[in-house]
Amino acid sequence: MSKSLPKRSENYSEWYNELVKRADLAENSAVRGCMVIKPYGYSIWEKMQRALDDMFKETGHTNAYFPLFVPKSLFEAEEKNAEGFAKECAVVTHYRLKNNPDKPGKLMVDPEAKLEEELIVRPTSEAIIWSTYKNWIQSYRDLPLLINQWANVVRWEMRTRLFLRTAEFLWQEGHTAHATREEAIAETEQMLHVYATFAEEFMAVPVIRGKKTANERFAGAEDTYCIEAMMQDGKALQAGTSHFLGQNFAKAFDVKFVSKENKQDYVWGTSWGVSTRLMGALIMAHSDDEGLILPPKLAPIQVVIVPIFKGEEQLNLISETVLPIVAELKKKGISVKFDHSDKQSPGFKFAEYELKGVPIRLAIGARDLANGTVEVARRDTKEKKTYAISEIVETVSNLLEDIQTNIYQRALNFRFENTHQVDTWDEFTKILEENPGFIAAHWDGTPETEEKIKELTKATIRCIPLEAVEEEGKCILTGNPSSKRVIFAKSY
RNA sequence: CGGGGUGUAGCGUAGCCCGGUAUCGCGCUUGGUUUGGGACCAAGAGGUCGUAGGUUCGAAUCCUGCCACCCCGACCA
Repeated sequence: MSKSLPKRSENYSEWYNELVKRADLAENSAVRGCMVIKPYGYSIWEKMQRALDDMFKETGHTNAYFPLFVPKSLFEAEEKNAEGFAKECAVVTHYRLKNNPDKPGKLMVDPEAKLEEELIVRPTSEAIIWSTYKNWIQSYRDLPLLINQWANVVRWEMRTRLFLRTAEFLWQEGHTAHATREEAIAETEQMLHVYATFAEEFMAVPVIRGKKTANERFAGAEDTYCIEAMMQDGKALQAGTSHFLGQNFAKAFDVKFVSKENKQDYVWGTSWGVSTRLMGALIMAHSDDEGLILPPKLAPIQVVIVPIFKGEEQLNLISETVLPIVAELKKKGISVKFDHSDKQSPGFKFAEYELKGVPIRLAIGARDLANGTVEVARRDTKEKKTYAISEIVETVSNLLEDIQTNIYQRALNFRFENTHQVDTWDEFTKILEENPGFIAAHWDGTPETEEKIKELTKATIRCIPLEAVEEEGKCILTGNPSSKRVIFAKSY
């Protein structure tokens, strides 16, 4: 195993794959397309879960859990949704194995144990959940119903990549039911903003809030909202989606309520989700050729302290100084690791914690003890400075905030520099080849044109930004009139 | 699912064309010296060469099937 990572500039996807493995985030498993999320990677995911879950609770949602399996008859009830996912469903057909008479010691599927009705392994849970909601909702008093679940889902993908696209992935899916169209739309938008806030404030990843075109819409939704982030190779990554389901699922599963006026109507639905794909976004948005760069708010270890010592005596002296610092930092809610192991050299530890994206590293040795100082290195800029021990706690806690805002700002600048307004087809294709990134351009609003552009350039419409300004323009391909710019990009 | 490629120790590899059971580096173990940017020396452990069959006195090497993974296309959060 070579010491350094592949360079981003030479092979971006190889850099990503290697980084995920070398930083101990995840690895491939014995199951095709499914990953093992390793402890370090999982603790980042747990931090994401915690922050998101708090935000969901804050906005009135509660958690519940629905089954992994969906009977085929339920799954197919909402036709568009079923059709959209049909090609990537895992299906359970049998419930028993038996000894194989031809191959001693081997098992085979027992043909006697065929299920009467096949079970679909959920690719998403609308079907099972709405079939349950039917029993839970009778009156306007039962609404709104605001539920979230943390779960795994399975989508049988042809080509998979750690975190970005795996056959099984972890996510949360919110499923809500409302009395009015307006309220459901408001919920859809609210949750989109929750996602955007999470991405920007916790992940330090700036996102564009927008709506999907008909082509890219969730199967079974009336409208799909999304947040789109730019990765360091200029490609777009859809980081979260929020769907306004209209009355589609209510009608498919016959979920009606009686209003105050004693009238029957179908309820209005939403669903929204983010997945372990966020891990991919986090990695690709900030990290460099030395390894991960984690935002302090999601870093499992925010500060690592590396003592530089010869022999136990020196270590003891250093520990006398370090342990009170550790205690004070912990009191401030900062997660600290004092790595006093003598199994690795300091240089090894430096490289290792850089690879793992620990935001701040403190180094302290005999020289520092004599001077009453500590060396502070920040991961995002690689800057090293020496501070007095007395001011270290204050310095570290300010620095964590600095790093959080700095990497956000850096990602925002990067997106700004790689977003182009384009008005001609020539420019459009030229930029896609030379300067991959986001392109804000006019589009005539038809699926045919979008499809054609995709064919010609591989770029798709990532979203119609919510904050798009009304502006007269001509479609980049057809020259037909358009009222606002949409975001084109190649995407993950 | 189409086109191309690769499977040799935990990881990365040499050997394959031209058959004689395996090379090197990292990692691992033990001992010693080290420790301000991935330490050094010495001694060790570890391999059904992806898998099943075939050719042969003999197969990592040649032939056939299968499996897995990677890259490029079609599909997708």
